[in-house]
Amino acid sequence: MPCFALVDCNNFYVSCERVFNPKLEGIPVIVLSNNDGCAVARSNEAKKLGIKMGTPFFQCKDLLYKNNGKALSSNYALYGDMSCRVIQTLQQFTPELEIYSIDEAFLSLNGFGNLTSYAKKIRSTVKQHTGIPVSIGIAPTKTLAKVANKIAKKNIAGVLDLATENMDSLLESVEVGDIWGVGYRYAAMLNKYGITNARQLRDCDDTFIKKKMTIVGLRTLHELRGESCIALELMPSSKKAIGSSRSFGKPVTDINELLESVSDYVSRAGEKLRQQNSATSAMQVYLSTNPFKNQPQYANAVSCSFPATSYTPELIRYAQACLKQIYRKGYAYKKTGILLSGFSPANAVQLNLFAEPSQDRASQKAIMSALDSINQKYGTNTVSYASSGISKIWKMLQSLKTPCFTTRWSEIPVVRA
DNA sequence: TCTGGGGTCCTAGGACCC
DNA sequence: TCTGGGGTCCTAGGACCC
Repeated sequence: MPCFALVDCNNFYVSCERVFNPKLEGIPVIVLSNNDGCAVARSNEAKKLGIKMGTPFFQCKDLLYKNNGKALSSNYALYGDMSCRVIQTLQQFTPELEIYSIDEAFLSLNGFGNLTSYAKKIRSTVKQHTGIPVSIGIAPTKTLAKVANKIAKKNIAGVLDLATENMDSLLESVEVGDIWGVGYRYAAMLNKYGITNARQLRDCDDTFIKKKMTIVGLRTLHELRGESCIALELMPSSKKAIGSSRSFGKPVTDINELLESVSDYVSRAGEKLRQQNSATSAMQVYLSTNPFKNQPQYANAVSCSFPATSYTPELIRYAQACLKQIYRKGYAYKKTGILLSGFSPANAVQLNLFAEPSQDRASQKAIMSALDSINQKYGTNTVSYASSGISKIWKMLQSLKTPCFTTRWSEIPVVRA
């Protein structure tokens, strides 16, 4: 029987911040989404106050501050780097590991001895090497490992091997909506049929579940029964779409500022595109007003396709042309975004019969790789496109951000002894 | 005043082909 | 008045994940 362990960092973003600022220990802490909009990570103390995932900051600010809590802007450079350190530590414990998200990894523990004590060792080593607390759930399928992890989070040891438990009563204690793969819509549907906990779902009729939840739901069902259907993915697969979008710090009406924003997003996406050695042949551009505001609303999207390329200036031209198609004067816009798709390997790009002689692919490639390596070495936007603007008044707000402790020389913490 | 961003997969239905 | 059957491809929309 296969054996999976799910290692999940506790309150990951908050824990990263605490590593570099011990004053954050023991008090309610939340980390905010872009624009300091919503709470996307909460310390246990903040959870206890009743602050839910995704709560808008303006709604929980008073409660948080009244309880001596602290809010921080998100610092993705820090979290990304800390995530790498956790993964590096985990790799010492098994050769088979899947990086599932920024704060989670599935490990294969096939053939290992006493799993509970091994997991405890993993846990204490990660804490020692990185300062990050993790919880570990162990089970014969990924879905059950997720369940085990959820329960492990609640006990002191932070580790749970499902094989040591009474499955029926344990699954009965898990709400159906807490199962991996069951979102709030499916949970509501299942509840309507009287299915409220994981044991009831496990014992459902296959045909019924397939009809209501497609073969994806059926897979979940089988996994709950202990039949492994979702394999470990050891190699990260390349992306099939790359998007970039942002909400603005304040409403934008001027088309020139919107053009700057899409140009900026396209150049970010272009970097990611080249990183995975792909070329793109399709793009979608969208924009919208603020749906939370009582004001005239407008949202639209348009797609275009073109000969495969990974040359940012070309992508910027397409993006700006698309935006001009859907822009309407007189609205206060809150957000724009772009999405690249239709990928092919960059080294197998079809030559364009109608290309202008000036489009010299080799020199375009050289320019892009020079630009990418400068920005990688000296930081994002060291060199950027004129069309992305300089003022960037549409830029997002991040007033509570901590330093990039581990990724910028100038922001490294100083220890005075 | 103030409400995130980046992905994946599946299915139904329409267009199109022979 | 009567109007096939089988297949593929693409897209939009809906579900999910972190």
